[in-house]
Amino acid sequence: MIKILAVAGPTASGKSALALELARRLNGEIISCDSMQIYRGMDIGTAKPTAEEMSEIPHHMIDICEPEENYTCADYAAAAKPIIADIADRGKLPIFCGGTGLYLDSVLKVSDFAEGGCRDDKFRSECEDFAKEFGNGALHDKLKQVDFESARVIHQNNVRRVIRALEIYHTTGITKSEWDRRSKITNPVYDAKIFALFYRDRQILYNRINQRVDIMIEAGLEKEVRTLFENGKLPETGGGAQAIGYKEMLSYIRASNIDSSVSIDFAAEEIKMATRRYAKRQITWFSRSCENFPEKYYPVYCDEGIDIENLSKQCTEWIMNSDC
RNA sequence: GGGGGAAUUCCCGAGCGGCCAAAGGGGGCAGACUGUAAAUCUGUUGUCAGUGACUUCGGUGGUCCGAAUCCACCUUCCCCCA
Repeated sequence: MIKILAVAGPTASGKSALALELARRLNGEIISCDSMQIYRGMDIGTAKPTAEEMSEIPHHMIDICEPEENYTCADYAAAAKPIIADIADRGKLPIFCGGTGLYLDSVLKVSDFAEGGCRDDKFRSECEDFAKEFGNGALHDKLKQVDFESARVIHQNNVRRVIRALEIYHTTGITKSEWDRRSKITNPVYDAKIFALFYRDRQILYNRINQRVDIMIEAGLEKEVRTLFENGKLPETGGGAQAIGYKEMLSYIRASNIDSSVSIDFAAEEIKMATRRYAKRQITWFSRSCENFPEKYYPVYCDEGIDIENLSKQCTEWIMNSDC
């Protein structure tokens, strides 16, 4: 089995630095596992690694598409798997680094997205119209009829998910719940070890987030967003437009074009707030992973100090201890 | 100096005699998550004990069976006239 290491955790927890150091010590290459670093031109706000860092250690899955593209977790998994194989073939250790839990799981826990039902925009907008006209409950009832199991799990107000479940059935004739069962990996291809970064004191993480946002703004986030916007690279919805820091900055730019008295400080606060909330969602996600898969996930509490020596020793032993 | 208006739970903001621990929104906290995921959605948010009890609506004192809601005075803020 191919061994892969991963460094996960909330934004601003220090994943990149840890992954980089582990890559140096363990002869690894980094595969970014971040839903926004894939977009070209979105550098400051997504906290991409520096050019120096990337030239020292190869990084993958960064700058692979344009912000107006709708990249999905299926695309991600499809692209990342060959990269894993390639790195391993060259005798190096693939190290995932990033906070997009769904993307990581897509690689680790899902066997096959390919036939899971492609998107059908026409069908989606029909569903949207239906929900608008007859209510979320009515659309949800439709799902109940074809896929009771999914309907039970998906809240009726989560229209996007209700539609996706309907879409899967519509395009494949197989229910989402059935599809989930089939695509769940039963015999894993990878031997994964994941370090999940946490902070015992939430406030410390939040302070790091706040500081980082200030740094991004000093580094020229406004200009970056402005440039993307003026070049028509920031769509109204989807793709890179969903990124925290970009949507807030964009509405600041729009507002300041009309009223020059609006302050960028307000935008900064909005970005900090959105980032904190995002971090909380990530914490929830990775905490659950740690609970459910204690044999794979190893929580690392950063505010207690990270013992790099120890972590890399642990990894070396794990790599040596080949079980195939 | 004179006239008018406002003070509500972390914030904004409804409420204008009982159905009010007090709508709604924001924020906070917790959770869900397999093709938009930095997205989307859910729950919860005075205190204490698992029916319920207790303390809240600027302050004090009244009216009333009963007040955040009415009256008086006080404090602060806003507006108008001087």
